[in-house]
Amino acid sequence: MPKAPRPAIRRPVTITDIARACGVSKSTVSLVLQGSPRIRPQTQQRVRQAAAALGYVYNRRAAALRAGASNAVGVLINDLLNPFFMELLVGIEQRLVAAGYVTIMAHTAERLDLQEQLLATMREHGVAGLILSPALATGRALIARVKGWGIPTVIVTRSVPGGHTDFVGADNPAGTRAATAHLLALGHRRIAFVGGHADAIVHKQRKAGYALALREAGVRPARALVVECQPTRAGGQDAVGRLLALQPQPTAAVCYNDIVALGLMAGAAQHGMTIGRDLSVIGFDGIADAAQAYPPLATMDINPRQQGERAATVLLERLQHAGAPTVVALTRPRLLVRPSIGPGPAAHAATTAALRRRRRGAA
Amino acid sequence: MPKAPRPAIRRPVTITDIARACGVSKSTVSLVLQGSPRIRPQTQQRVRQAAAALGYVYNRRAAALRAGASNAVGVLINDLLNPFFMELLVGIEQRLVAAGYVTIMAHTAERLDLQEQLLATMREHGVAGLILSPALATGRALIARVKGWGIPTVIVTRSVPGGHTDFVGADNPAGTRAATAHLLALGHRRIAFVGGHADAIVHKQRKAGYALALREAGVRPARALVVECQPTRAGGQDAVGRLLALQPQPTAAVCYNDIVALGLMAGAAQHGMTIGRDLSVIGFDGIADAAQAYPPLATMDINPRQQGERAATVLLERLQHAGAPTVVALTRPRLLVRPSIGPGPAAHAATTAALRRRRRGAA
DNA sequence: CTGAAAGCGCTTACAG
DNA sequence: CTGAAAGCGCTTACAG
Repeated sequence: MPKAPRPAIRRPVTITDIARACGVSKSTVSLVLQGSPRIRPQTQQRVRQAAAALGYVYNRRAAALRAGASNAVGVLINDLLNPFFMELLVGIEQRLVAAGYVTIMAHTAERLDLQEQLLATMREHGVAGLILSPALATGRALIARVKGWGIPTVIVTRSVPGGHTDFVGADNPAGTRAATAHLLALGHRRIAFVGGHADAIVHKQRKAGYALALREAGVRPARALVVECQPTRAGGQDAVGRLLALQPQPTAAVCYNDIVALGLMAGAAQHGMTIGRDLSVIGFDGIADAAQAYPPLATMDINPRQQGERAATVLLERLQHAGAPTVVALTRPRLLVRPSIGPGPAAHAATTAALRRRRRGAA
Repeated sequence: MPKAPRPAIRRPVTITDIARACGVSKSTVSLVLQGSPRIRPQTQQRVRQAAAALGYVYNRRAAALRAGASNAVGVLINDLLNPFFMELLVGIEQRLVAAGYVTIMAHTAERLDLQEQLLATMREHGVAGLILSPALATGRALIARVKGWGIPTVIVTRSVPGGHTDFVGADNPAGTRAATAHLLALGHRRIAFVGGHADAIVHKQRKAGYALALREAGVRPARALVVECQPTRAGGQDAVGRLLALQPQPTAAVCYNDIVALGLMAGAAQHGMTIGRDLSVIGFDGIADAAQAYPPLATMDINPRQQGERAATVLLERLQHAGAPTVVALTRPRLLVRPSIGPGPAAHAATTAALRRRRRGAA
């Protein structure tokens, strides 16, 4: 049986084809496709039917070129392999899709040169806006340059001092302050701070909150108790050795983030320690893995996914109102108490004393 | 001091502006920007200088529209919150960027309707190609439709039966077969298979390899030893109860993937079990977290990141050679022996017997 | 080695 | 309510 003849090269169907098929003008077709109420319902229906029948595909590139408006948003992430950023990205993407946008995603892997190149590419692609989780050591100069491009930009996670841009992040000092205060209330006194690059702003902020809480409790922050490491599980695991070498050993650790805390827990377990008893560990971020660890990891939850959604929302609003005042949205960390933390030595003493008093009273 | 007057609305600089500034034609400018060797070096330099001086930005949308070629690739992922897919995505994106492409990323979250919608959007955006990690229950009809669009597509991870498309994935049956054989060699006989949706193809493949290894060893696969659960950490944790309810209890578990295995380990630990002694656990995927767990998780490594790179490479080659034969690239899983697995009861017996023999010989 | 012209597929005032 | 025309910024044969 002979096959139906097919055109050798498939020329894509355009609005011109639809116009011809319906006996209307291109303008009319375009207006129908845009859902303009100016076109008579009857005509609308005819156009839609023809479009469907011809297998028409709207060409956004052409529309964007002509209208000067894009519906692509560039999203640059500095460390996708950290679940925090993954959850953040999921939140961003979901919100953007819901608003009819598309996500051009790129991973900078903390490399400034790559970040620079990727930003330039995004610009050439004419993205409507940018969501940038800056690579380490990103300076205000870069942010100023991007702003100069006239592309609305929301910075996430790491603020850039002097950036003067919409920012979505967390109140880091408040978070570690609350975490540390909680451990102090549990009776811990030798509390370590573990993880992160000393030059990273988030590290500075989180360390500052930790130190503040100690001072507020009249505990002198000891230099030796601050242990730097890569902000990864491997980093946390490596830090255990240095932590255990301290004399006297810390009884609790406030971690830079959840993955460092999870690595620390694994490393401590390897050394035969029981987390929550021999060492209390608290993380920061509230990634999903924290709840599923053994023991479940206490953390300062900043809801990464919701932050992603918020970042996208702020950008979408900025796309509507270019002139609106700069937004700085800081999530207030929420303490999630889980079994990775337990009472400290001072609490043991206090509990013992209380028990003694109670017994005496009963006697 | 009066500020220099600035134009109210910044009209973007175009090749026409450059042409005017240099006294050449648009064509010449375009050719220079494309790096054509046809233009005199002198002219090239003049054009480049003018472009830089005017702050020209190449408009890829316009170029793509005219040339009919895009340098955007659509990437659809079914489950970004699983680190496997995250590492896969990182590999894909890195390779695409290196080749001068940009990644339009979207998360389908296993939703067929959303996947459908996202594919249509990618099409409207005129992506040059697609990398699709299909949502559950994606049928060959969808794949056929996408192929009909004329967009080169590489399927990853989950093969679609009858899809007849380039595919990059793993040899799943071989992986679980090797994992199970290893546990059998260690002396385990009651070996469970844990996790995944029974209707997912990858689950079927991995379960088949497990069952095959058992039969090859003359061990009858018991229905009760196959425990389904969500393919997440929480799923693995939930499965522990059902596993421990079995009589007699299994001494080892082959898991659907690494996150299920990690959840299972956490759950078992919660029940007071020591992984690698009371229960041997082996995962599948080779995600980074597996190495950092406590105890470190043995797994069948399929190098998710490398698979991402490979998927991108296959797509890039397809973009060059549309007519080349279909590629099916299956990664052979590599056994990573780690402390989450230990000897089984049969091995204990065997070791004891061997020791006895040796002693007798020595006597 | 370079220029004039046509056109990619769409949108948008402007008429009527 | 609809059409004719101009144009978004680029590329690409085709001349010369």
